[in-house]
Amino acid sequence: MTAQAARSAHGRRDGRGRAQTRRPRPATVADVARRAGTSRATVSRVLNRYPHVRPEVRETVLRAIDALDYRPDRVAQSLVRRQTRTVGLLVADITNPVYAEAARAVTEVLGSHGYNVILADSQYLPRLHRQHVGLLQENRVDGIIFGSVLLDDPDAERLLASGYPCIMFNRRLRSGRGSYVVLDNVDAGRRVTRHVLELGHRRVAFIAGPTNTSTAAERLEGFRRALAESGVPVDETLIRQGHYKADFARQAALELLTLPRPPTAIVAGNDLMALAVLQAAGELGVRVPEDVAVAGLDNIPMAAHHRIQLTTVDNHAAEQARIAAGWMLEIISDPDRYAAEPFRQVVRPTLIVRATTGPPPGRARPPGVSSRTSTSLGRP
Amino acid sequence: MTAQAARSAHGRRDGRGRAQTRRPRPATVADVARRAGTSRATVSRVLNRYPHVRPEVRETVLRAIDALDYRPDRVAQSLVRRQTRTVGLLVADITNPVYAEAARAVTEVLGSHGYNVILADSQYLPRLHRQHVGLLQENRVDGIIFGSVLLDDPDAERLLASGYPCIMFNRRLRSGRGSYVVLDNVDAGRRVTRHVLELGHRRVAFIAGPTNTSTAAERLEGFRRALAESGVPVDETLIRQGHYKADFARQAALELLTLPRPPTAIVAGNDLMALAVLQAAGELGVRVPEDVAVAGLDNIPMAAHHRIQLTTVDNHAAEQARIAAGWMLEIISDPDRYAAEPFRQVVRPTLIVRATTGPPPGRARPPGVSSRTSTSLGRP
DNA sequence: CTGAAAGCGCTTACAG
DNA sequence: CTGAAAGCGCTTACAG
Repeated sequence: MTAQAARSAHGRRDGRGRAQTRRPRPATVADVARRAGTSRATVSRVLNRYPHVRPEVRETVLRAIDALDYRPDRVAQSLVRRQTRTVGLLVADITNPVYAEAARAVTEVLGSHGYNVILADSQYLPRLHRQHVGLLQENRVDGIIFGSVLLDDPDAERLLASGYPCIMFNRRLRSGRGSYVVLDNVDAGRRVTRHVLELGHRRVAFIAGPTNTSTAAERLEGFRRALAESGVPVDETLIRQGHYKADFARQAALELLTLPRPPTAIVAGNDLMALAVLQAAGELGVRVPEDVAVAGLDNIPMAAHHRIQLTTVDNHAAEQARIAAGWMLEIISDPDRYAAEPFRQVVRPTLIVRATTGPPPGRARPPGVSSRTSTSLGRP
Repeated sequence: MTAQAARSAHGRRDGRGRAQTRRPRPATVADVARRAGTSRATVSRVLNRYPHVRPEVRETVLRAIDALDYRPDRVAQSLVRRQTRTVGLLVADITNPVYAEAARAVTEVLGSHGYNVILADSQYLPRLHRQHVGLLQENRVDGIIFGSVLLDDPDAERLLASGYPCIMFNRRLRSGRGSYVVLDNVDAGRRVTRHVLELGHRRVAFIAGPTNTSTAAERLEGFRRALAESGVPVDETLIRQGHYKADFARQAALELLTLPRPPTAIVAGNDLMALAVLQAAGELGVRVPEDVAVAGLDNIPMAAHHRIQLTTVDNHAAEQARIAAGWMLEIISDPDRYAAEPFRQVVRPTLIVRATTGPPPGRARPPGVSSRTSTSLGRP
């Protein structure tokens, strides 16, 4: 009778008198309390493992929960507890393996603690970025993990200033504010460039990401420093700054490789761009590394593939993301400690020399360096 | 004075008397109403663009909203409206470009309509899959988009039976129930296999994904049908069924290629596996396509790379995801129509012949087929 | 056109 | 150990 009443209370007909198939209303604490012959407060207590509940009562409630297939409404819980157990994850491009790996790590860490993660992909568009931050805030997420913070980012700065739990990974703010775990991108750019210089290259090009990101700015800075340290003058015509996009990198590489005096080495701002440089070289019939050396930055899984064997620098993206997620959990559980001092970590880059870099044309291969070329399919 | 009172009402000290830095409580409708000298109901009305609000009042409220930087609490709205404007997206592996592309498409479509998407990555683990479905349900998401439904999936079946808005893409249920947009996977497996048979191959291996997915089962079925149609007997030792994992595929390929009578062609259950087959061939010094032809299924972006040039079948993943997201929006706005008849669409696969497939060793290349090999870096 | 009141599904002091 | 009551931040009939 009770169940029937509940059902009919929710059955309706629309304007045209068509019967509506309402899906069953999920059970509430009230339903459970009624069935267990107790109060909603007590149901809530057993639900939340309060210490002092009489064993018999607990059992009855548990049985009722089971019978009704009751699942607490997290929306209602969020409202009263003032926490949603949801975290926002902001990325610039989920189709970039760097962010996909990071998303995997973040969802894994947070998921194992019962947290949801809302994925927001800004597609490198500041407009979307801003919109997503606003939406996440309205949703009262417990915190936001920025994988794609801009160098100058009013939204991130505002949140930070208001004490909203924020963690950045991969990129950071120009102001240096907030908690972040990032690669030492200057060092990363420096090391990969130095590697190429040590092979004997002197005309080295750099295809950089967008100016409004710390990664692009710092990696380019590392490139400049490496040249300066080796006393190699910077040829500005060999520096192309644009977007973290394959299209842009391919076009830039096509231009660089058809220059009257083309570079003998090209360093790309990230691996996706380096792959596009490889593509451009392939299209032009330019051999790698015989005619041009190519290096990337990130070490996405594909870089290790036998057909690619890209020289690059590992950014330890998954580790960064795991750290960021762990910090977020800490901050959420104790916001005060966090307010006092931000979390900061700079990850050391790891240079990974593979087959896309070698000495420049007409220069002896340094002793000890394998002569394996990228086009060889033979066993190393 | 009001602001001060509000602030002090929230200032606290913890047990040890340490001053706590509480972040400012966000403004509520009550705050706005007070400042605008009206009621919460009226504030709500201008917020939700109700028709009948006096222009002067509307203006005052708008100014108050602006002054207080008021943003409606979506949690509270969700509770009363009984919809969260959040959708769950279930994937098996966000690091697989197929799912990354799909996630991009889903977040784009839903985001542009003000919806959030909670990303849940099951990592091919039924345990996580089940856990995520439960969590999404507790969060009262307006619907769930399954990219990773299992062939036999009690959770999906339960949701479907209860009328919960669900859309599947990529994979579907064995029972055939529910709304889905999927590739014609049988045809996809059939076409890529037929392509290889037409090149003259007779010893063709298939490395399949897990048995509990419709994609793996159907693609393998397509493989069998193609062989049957060509009168080629199936050699079960050339069929390896396991996981959609590079490791598994690489190991299987290593075994297949070192068989006394190795296959002359290997079809992989997806592109990630095909890439691993290429890797294995490279490691063994087996040339592709001269010694063995390799083909995949999916057409991930990397398959088109100059260094890869993988023959494959396009699964139109982004399009599938866009369709799924669009349907979800429709269902949410009119659940009744949906209850009547599910949405269904089967996408035609597109065979994409690139450079990893060619005639078997010792057989003349059919006329008209380019002699370009995968190792050539020259212009096509 | 507008406000007072009830209610969404929970949790949490407050009494007892 | 347990229940009645208040309240989280909204929206929505219901009156006026």
